[in-house]
Amino acid sequence: MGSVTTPKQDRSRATRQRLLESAVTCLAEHGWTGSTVTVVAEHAGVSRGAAQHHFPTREDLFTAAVEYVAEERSAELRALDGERGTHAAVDALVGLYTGPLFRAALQLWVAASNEPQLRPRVTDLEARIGRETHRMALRLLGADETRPGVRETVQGLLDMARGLGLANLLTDDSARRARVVTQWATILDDVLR
Amino acid sequence: MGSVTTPKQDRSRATRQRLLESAVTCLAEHGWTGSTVTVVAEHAGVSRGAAQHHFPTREDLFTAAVEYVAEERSAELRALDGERGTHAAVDALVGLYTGPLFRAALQLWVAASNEPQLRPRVTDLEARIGRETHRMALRLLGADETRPGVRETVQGLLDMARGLGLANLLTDDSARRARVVTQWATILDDVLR
DNA sequence: AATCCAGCAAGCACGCTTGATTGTTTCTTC
DNA sequence: GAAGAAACAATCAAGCGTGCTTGCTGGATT
Repeated sequence: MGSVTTPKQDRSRATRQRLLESAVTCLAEHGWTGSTVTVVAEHAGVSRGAAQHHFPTREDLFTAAVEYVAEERSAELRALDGERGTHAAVDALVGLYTGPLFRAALQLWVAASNEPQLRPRVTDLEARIGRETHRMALRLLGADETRPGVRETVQGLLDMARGLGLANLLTDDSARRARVVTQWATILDDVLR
Repeated sequence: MGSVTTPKQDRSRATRQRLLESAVTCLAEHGWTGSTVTVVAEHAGVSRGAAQHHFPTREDLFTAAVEYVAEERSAELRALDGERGTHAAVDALVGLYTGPLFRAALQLWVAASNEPQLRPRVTDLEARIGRETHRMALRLLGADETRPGVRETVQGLLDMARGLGLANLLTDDSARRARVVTQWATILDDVLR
């Protein structure tokens, strides 16, 4: 009975989890329209019917995936806590915008700009993550938001990080990014203090 | 013979031009996969067969559209020449990353990250435009690139502009953008001088 | 004036994706 | 141990986009 583990439930949750992870991966690799339910299911190692069992329609699957991406990004953000030093902070923040999670999020933004039903969900979650990121940035940088200009400076930094992530979409931009990060870390050191 | 105007040729060129403009508009409004040849042709006011006559395949149409976007962006960039003052310069540069042309370019970047045949064309043209933009930024800001750090500072500014443009994709970000621009303009005024 | 050919419109066939239906296995519960 | 439900697999029909083919119009060539 239910006293011990319920393997059926476990397996079900596992496949559901695998499907969501697969959706994120496929989003980053094949884009929005390239991430067909067949592709996602095959990548997850489950049949299409199984995917359809958990998420009756494609929209159901990807609305869940959008929330999943948001949670993962939030977790990745919280994992940054503890970084000290301006350069390390900037590097860590910029690092948020490279990697598969940001790639998936980027695909979702662009898709949401065209798909009306996707737009509100993405904008809401993005606004929430944006606020979280801003708070964490202030914390890592040890910045005092009450001082005039600090808020806009940090926002600009995060916008720069987004832009660097975007530049990294098509070509490996690591080398240039590192130089920009060190330069702006020193600039911020002067501005914020 | 061809001594005077050849109206047939003119009409042909006009249709071709309209198709390219329509492709860019549809790209910005409906995205890559949403910009079907039927949609582009209808938006241009020509039949699908006409579009297919000028561009036998969809790939032909959009490879031409990619170059067209690059040319338009280059023209928009050159039109900035003459802006003086750091704030005006930053504002103008950031302005490059808002508006339909950047939206279209953004859709192309994301599409190119998934479509292998599109990627090299987009990356090549983007690299060229990137260099042009950097040169123009140095010029508008009156920056001396030989000084250490100036190159990375300006690159970071342009990355921020890209990030602001990306943030403007889903929601109207004008108000926040204006504040960030003024703040970063003052920062650059300090750093570059 | 007669012929030719580029520009253009309409229709058809193919492949792909989605959503729905039906059948099969596996676990729970009495 | 058997009945029932849940998870999963396999197949089918409908819609859409692409590419190709056919047929027509209006300038260009001789």
